[in-house]
Amino acid sequence: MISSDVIRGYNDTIILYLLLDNDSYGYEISKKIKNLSDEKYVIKETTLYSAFNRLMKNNYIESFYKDETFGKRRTYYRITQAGIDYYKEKCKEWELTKEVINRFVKEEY
Amino acid sequence: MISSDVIRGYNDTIILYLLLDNDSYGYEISKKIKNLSDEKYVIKETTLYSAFNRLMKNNYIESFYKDETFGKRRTYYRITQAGIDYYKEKCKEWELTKEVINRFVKEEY
DNA sequence: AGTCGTACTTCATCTGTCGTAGTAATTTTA
DNA sequence: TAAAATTACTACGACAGATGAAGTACGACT
Repeated sequence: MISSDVIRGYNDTIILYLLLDNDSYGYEISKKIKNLSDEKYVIKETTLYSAFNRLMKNNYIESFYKDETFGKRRTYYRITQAGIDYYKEKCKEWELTKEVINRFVKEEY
Repeated sequence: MISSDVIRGYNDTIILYLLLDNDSYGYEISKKIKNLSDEKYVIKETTLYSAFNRLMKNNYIESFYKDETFGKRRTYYRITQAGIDYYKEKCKEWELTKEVINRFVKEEY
């Protein structure tokens, strides 16, 4: 299991990644994170929804409703151009971060 | 430059790494982090000293004074066995974290 | 009728980082 | 030799993000 302090800087990035190709909503995204990570990372509900709020505030995503006649109403999210740009930046940062932390971690351990 | 939210889960690990071979003190450790990371990560003083306190509380490090007749008195730190064990765990966790985050980051970006 | 799964929301707390500021000694430079 | 920079911390308060607990609401299955 991965500790939350590590992933902290990448929750937003992970969510944006999952919105790149398809609009989606909270529950679906949390399932996708779980599956894509082979259950190694399971995002907490509150963490997920507070990330949505933050991403909305920064205009990295937009919300909308699909017209559905039944079921609890879902809030769908769509990534914006600013969100795509931010995602790209974070991808670059990640490569750098890996390099740097690798210098302080011994692989043989 | 690396954002602090990313490194957050690894400050303690970085410090422990630098204590593996030699006892050291705050200022020296901060310099080493800066140099080893090619200036890509510069730890803030307050972050560093609060990390020392946390590591002490968890018995991952011990402090002591070297008998020096001059200069501002330095607090030296020495890693403990528990600290070594914790460091090893974090190294393993890091390998896992890399794998997981890589799945959500596009390298071509 | 009751439980399970879906799909959230609110609220309060905790941890780690960081800005600001201050202390105190030594070393460098003007 | 006086001022500025560097070394080596400590204290305090603010803030952001993650989280636990709890609750709401709907549908489906048993």
